[in-house]
Amino acid sequence: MKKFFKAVDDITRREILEMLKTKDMTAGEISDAFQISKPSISYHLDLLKQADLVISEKKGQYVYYSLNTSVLEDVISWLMSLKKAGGTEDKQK
Amino acid sequence: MKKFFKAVDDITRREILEMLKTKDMTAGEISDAFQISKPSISYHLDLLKQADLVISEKKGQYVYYSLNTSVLEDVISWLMSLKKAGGTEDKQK
DNA sequence: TAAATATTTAGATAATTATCTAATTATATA
DNA sequence: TATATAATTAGATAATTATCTAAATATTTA
Repeated sequence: MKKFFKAVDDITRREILEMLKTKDMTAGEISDAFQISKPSISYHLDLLKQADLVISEKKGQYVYYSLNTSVLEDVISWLMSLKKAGGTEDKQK
Repeated sequence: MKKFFKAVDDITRREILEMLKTKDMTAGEISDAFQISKPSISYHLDLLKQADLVISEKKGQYVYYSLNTSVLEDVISWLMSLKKAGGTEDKQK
């Protein structure tokens, strides 16, 4: 989960995940949605891949990225386990 | 959620959350569980507080920290929305 | 009230990260 | 086959982060 938390601790990467919710996209299409350079987007995609949050598939000269949700199970479980813990739910101040 | 993701993107802070699952603890007790200096733990506790993941309450000279799980709702919802998206669940390679 | 204990704040620093431009690799097309 | 297009890799850099020691603040106790 180490890599997951790193991957999602960045607004650009979270936005990429949001975009991939809708449809699979090429690196170029993803890049076009941001003001950031292509190499930077490539770097972000690599971190998402390392975290197993996306899958890449090369088709000709294009590389298609798609969401991989299997890793989310563990994270959700961890968060639920935190939620269930203790009786201190919803304390204020 | 920005602050949440930052807060949990650190092994020390995730371990602090784990510890607080069991019971409320003072800053000193938390600090004793790590090899890290007290000021560093204080810094981590502050980030957790900024993310609303913990609550602190001063009792005499001690400061007790406890888990606050209310923020987890939003995060879990976001992860579920990713999970439900697309039909690309569990792709390999 | 002076000393001890608990915690945080301040200031400095090494490591990590997100970004850029330039160069490289791979594929498609004229 | 030469050129254009898509994407990544390499190398550099500014910003951010986690850590430290020293100092400050707050509280308790002798």
